[in-house]
Amino acid sequence: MPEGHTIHRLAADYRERFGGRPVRVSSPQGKFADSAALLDGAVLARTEAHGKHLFLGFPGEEWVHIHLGLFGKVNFGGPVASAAGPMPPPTDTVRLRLATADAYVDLRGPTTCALITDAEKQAIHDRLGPDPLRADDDPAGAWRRISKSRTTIAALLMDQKIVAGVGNVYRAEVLFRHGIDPYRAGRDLSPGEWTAIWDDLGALMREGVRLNRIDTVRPEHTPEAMGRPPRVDDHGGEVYVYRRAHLPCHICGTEIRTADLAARNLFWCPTCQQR
DNA sequence: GTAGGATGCTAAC
DNA sequence: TTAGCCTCCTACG
Repeated sequence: MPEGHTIHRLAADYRERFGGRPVRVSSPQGKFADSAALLDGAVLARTEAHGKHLFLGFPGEEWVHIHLGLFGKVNFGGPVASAAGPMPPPTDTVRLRLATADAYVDLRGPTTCALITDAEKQAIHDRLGPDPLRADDDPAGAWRRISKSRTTIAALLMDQKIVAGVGNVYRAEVLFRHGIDPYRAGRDLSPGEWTAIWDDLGALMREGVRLNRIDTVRPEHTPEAMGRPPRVDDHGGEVYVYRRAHLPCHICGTEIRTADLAARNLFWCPTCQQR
């Protein structure tokens, strides 16, 4: 479930459970074993997220750079009472385990898990766009690029160089919430539309961090409010269009459409999203 | 049991 | 534009 909100939540969870303490570091699966040995016993000094990139900071300006990609998963365990027996053995797919005497966290299937320097970390920040979840990030740079681009807004929102942290769910949902046709060119958006999208992404993603899931349906459009039977989307939260192909739009009843765009599934309501 | 898909991204053509 | 990477879960026999 890795969009930006997941990563920011992970940064907070790693910090809360392991920050400021020495941790055992291992890589049962092996691909991170050499670096794990170097870090083993070090204090997890800080954690940080930018878009879909997670950074675990250790003394000496060293960082573990993690990117979950499509499949990556993090699983927190413990606290485990020592009397109750040993910590569960990591399975052979665990790329990185941090552990204290009574708690652990396992990382599986990431695209990236690498030990990097502060300069390398800075280079990653430099190639990422502003992140709606980073309080100091300025959307002006993103608007400069969007307002000049002939590329579709659907593609631009997924480009991490332009906006960091938006994935396929938030992309589909925020365009629906603002009634914007996903195929509209970036340069055909108004400054007001962009500001509204940016602000809404911030609000939606902060809520995503808090609930640890993506919920985008306004209270007045919930099944209860619309007088329809309650419904649970199979991916957790409540959404308007994501993965709802051929189902009726919650607002107008039109069949939700789907298409391939740059190798990703796009979903939208052709009636509600025309402007 | 097996195939296929998934909230991502990059390198190579 | 495509293949490839990494893992888990569901649907389908």
